[in-house]
Amino acid sequence: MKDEYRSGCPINLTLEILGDRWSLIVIRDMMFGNRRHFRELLTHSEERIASNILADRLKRLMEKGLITKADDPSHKQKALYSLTEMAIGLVPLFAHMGAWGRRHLPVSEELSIRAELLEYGGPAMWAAFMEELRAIHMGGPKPDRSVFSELQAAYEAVVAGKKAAVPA
Amino acid sequence: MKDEYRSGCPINLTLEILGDRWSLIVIRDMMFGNRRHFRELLTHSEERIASNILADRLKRLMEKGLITKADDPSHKQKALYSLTEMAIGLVPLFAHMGAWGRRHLPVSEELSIRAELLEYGGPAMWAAFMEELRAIHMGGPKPDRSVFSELQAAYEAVVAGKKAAVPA
DNA sequence: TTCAACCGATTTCAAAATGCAATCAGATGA
DNA sequence: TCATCTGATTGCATTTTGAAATCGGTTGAA
Repeated sequence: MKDEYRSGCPINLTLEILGDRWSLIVIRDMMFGNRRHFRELLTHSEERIASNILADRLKRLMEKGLITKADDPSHKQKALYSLTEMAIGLVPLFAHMGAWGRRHLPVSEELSIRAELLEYGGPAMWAAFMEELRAIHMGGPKPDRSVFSELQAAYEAVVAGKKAAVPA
Repeated sequence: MKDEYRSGCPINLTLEILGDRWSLIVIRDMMFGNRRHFRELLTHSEERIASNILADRLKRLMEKGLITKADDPSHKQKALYSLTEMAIGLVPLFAHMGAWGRRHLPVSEELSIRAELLEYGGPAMWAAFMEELRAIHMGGPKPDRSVFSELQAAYEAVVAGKKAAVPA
């Protein structure tokens, strides 16, 4: 648990915490897939993370303050993982990563519809989504708009093979 | 040189290309430090990249289409590395990474002044910087505004211990 | 009460990535 | 001639990652 950094550059510090192949995948699934338990994160992801890597990343992300862990009252062994404000602050970053990936890499249609909506929705949509995430993960006030539902509906519409009617 | 990806998710694809501790450091130094040669990238960075890692990343980034390599006419052994449109498209991502790092991590004052300016400058400033990068790296038309100079001047002002007067 | 299924991990071991130091051959310039 | 600089490469130790099996406790249905 060394707390020495290579430099005080904001880009470098961000990379030292998030610069690997799995950390942002875990946060992505918690954020956009609403997966809150170990098993959900382990089995419901396309990329097939190994259980030891998942356990390690959850621990690291907790140490760095991006997520918290709590007992799930419904099951004595279940742990409920939640995003902190620090992780919720990554929404714009995810939006830009998605936009860049969509523009330059061989994305699939189903898995990029969310990125497309987030890109066109812009900062207003990101802010609404962040408010919603605060409600879900931090007990904040429940907002009127559910960006999560919009994204989910669009995804399911594409999977069903229909043209998704983008909500106004 | 396998071209198989874990999934078609834009976030995942972006991570598979940029998700390590060094790739974005190299691009950052080319972009914000205007370092174009192997030696410059090797020695002028705070984070002290190893020469074999640098060689490997330059090769990888070329294969993925983020940078190009050309002979430097001034020296038969010198190679000149340039950013492509793909890498220049990362400017907004760097801006958000810098903003997030500045907010949540122990950044140093000198090394975060650029991130601060980029954050307050917003999309207009990012676009101007991208135009300038196209001029420098891709032979595009030279723009009137030099964001690079603004960032560099602000950095040097902080290093000199003065309060930087943020250009209007 | 039994028991299979599920819970969040941990263990083991092989493979790959990383880090460091030394080194390389060709080009340059004094 | 020769020290210096160029973009790398090599060898080797350490660290990280990945896959599969396993762990002890919990749950809910038979």
